[in-house]
Amino acid sequence: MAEIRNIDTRERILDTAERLFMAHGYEGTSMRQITSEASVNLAAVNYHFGSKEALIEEVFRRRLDWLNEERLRVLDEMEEAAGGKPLKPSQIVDAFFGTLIRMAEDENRGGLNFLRLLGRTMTEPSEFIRAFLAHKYVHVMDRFKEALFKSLPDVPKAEIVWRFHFMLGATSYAIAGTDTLRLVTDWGVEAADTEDRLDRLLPRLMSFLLGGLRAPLPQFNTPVTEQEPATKAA
Amino acid sequence: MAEIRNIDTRERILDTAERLFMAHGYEGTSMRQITSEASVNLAAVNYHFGSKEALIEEVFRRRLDWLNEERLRVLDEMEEAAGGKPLKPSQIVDAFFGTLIRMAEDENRGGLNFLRLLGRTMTEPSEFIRAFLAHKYVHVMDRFKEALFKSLPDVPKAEIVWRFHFMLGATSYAIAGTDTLRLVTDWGVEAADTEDRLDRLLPRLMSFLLGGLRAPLPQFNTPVTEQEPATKAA
DNA sequence: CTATGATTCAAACGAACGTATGAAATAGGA
DNA sequence: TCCTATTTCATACGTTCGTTTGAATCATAG
Repeated sequence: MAEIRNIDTRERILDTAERLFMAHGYEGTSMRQITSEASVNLAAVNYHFGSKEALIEEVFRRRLDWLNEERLRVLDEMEEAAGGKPLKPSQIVDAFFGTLIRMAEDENRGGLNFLRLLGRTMTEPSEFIRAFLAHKYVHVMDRFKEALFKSLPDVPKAEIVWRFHFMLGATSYAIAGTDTLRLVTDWGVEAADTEDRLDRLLPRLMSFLLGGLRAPLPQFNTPVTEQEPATKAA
Repeated sequence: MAEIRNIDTRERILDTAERLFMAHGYEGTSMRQITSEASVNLAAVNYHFGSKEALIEEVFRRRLDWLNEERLRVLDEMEEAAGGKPLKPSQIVDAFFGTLIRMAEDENRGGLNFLRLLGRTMTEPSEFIRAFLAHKYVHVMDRFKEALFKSLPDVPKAEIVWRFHFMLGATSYAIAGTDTLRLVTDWGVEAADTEDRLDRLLPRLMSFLLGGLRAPLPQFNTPVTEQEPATKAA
């Protein structure tokens, strides 16, 4: 039958591509690298996926479809348990970013490697990749935005959107940067931290994100149409 | 004399390369694009800079030398004014990130475009660029790390380093992502924000960063060697 | 076994890449 | 003016890129 395919080859290509795209970027990774390290023929990528662009789209789809469904599932579950009452910001942040970080602990779902690839791609300038991700998962962002609006009714929506954006940045950067982190520190303290870094990344990140999300609102010099008092949040 | 060079050509190449590297990334921008859009001969880059790698290094050096000297100057000035007393975290954060954002308002220093390029490069997987930046500006990071250590003596150094890292991420992302921001919002509210975005980005970012930096410390499940109470900070 | 469709393979395609070359053009001091 | 060093130019080099092709191999249903 036509729908039966050699799963081994497909999966081996996807795994290798995921690893190499993380290490050298999309443009910096050649088809010959991918197929050679995956021990498949050069033409295999075009046969199974059609093109290099379609390949990286499948690399993302394979992981992100599950992740975003899981995010929505967790959020739905929380909202049902709350019975109409707005959620706490910490719950929403955990449903979105906690689910992401916890995915990295599951090696079957790509592990830390895919997480880093995702983090890097969000700031990478390959237009079609970002366009693809944007179109495909806007509805997830919208659901979480709405949840945050309800959770923080006293905070202007524009501020919430900005802070969501800041949180995305801090998280992408945190997971993308093993090497970048070395730019900041030589890890004189706590050198053994490499071992259990994932264990501690989540609580560390959550503290930071919630601190930022619930910070006092900024005061602008230029007049604004609306302004509301600082929130104390949950 | 040998040191007299055609400044017009050099500068035009640097300006064009800066813009194109931002738009399409390092690997995604070709020498032919650069030289053609800069209206110079194809061989001009290799003549003036030696190679494509040396070109992007010069693109960064041209802006970052000034930025990091300015950062250190502002920090020195603050510390001198404080007369030995530790600085407030908000001062240090402003000296580092405020100086960066304010640079974007100066079109002569690269403006928003270079800021975005910088933000993207920090998570880009081109090894040699990150290595170049890491080696060249470690001393600046070290100075600011030390200032934060003194400013927050009750917070474990490892936590400060992590939060510095988170702050870098939020900032890089914020400045890199015009397009990425659209992934988060359709800007139903405050559509006219595109105009004065830089005006308001700094206070918004500063609030978020300080909120994250001064957040209560995370609690780990696994036992740790040291643990100190949450800081309230300045 | 044979036939058929799915998959793999070696080989090649044209295009685009970064770089190198040597001649032509330009500028400034003697 | 001529001379010399700097800069620009058209052109080409060798490599590598993503993709395509058609034959060989494999798996499986009849």
